Amino acid sequence: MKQPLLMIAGPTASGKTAVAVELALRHGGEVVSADSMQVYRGMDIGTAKPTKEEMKGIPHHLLDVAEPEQPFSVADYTALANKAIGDIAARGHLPILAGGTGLYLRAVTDYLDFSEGNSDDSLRAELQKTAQEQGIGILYEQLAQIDPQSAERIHPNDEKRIIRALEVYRVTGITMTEHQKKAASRPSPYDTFRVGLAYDRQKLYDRINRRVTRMLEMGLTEEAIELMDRMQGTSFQSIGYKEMEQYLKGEASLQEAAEQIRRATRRYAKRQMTFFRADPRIVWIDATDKTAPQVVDEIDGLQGTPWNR
RNA sequence: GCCUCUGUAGCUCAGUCGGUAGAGCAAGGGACUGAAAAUCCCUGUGUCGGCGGUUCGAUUCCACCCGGAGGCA
Repeated sequence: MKQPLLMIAGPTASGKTAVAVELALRHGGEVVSADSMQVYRGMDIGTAKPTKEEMKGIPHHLLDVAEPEQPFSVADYTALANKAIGDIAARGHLPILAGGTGLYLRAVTDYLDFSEGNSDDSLRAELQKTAQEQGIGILYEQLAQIDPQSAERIHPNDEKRIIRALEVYRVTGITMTEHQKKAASRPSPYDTFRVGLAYDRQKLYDRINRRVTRMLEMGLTEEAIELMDRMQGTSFQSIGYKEMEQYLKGEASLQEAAEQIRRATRRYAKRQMTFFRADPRIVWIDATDKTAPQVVDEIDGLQGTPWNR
């Protein structure tokens, strides 16, 4: 008997938070956040992290589990998320995995294996240096030698993936391709029902634009000032803070910074949609202009959900 | 009122000595297994202001009209 798991995916600002809470209220669930930036403590306004009021008493896991100066990766995430899901199940509650970080959602629901600890930061830095000094081409050729399948899959300009593939091989002696093959054969303990929140593109963009304005009103600038010196690596990738830094350094006006944030967020939403669209297992619900209870009514009516099968 | 410049992609603009057009930005599509709010790849979307004229053929030349900018009054 596999563990039932409900997944809620969708682009930023599509209403995932409220829908997840509403589902949890109706079905005795707890929320497991799948958001690569909301894991950081203190990054609240800029990541649109759910507030206490929005949570309505529903426990939320995987929020505030790292400090802004710490690196954090899918590997860290899956370990914590799988643990949280187990705990929720042990309490007899329904785990609801909700968020916008596609890789995190996939890593958990497909039970990808990151347990072996095959990363090496200094090796990665060394490869980066090589790429910078001699060009990425030389690394791509290396990859083509040791793991032609990965080389074919990865674009010759995609430095990050080329380096990672080389790193995996150098650390473990096993190619990325073999790793993935092995991971794919690992059975998932979850019986996942995947819901995607669709949203009219233009209206979603309007919501994003307005949300950024609200973030500014709520004190994004102050939050950025407070965290600026602490954010590095992973956390500084977050949209909202790097643009604010431009403003704080006097390199951009506040209006320009705000527009940069809006644009970056819109593009991010677009990439999220592309990522989720590619998964045929996702059942889509149009959330445009709907309240959370309305959306959940529709989800409740679906066949195959943990409470309806 | 007169003179000059100007109107081309969502924006800023280039261009065609007459053969229906292209850059940057914006946008759209796609990939994605340890940085994923990251990273990478692909794509020009257009009554060339309007209506006539000349021409085999007009976005290009001519006339007029409409809209902008500047100058003289």
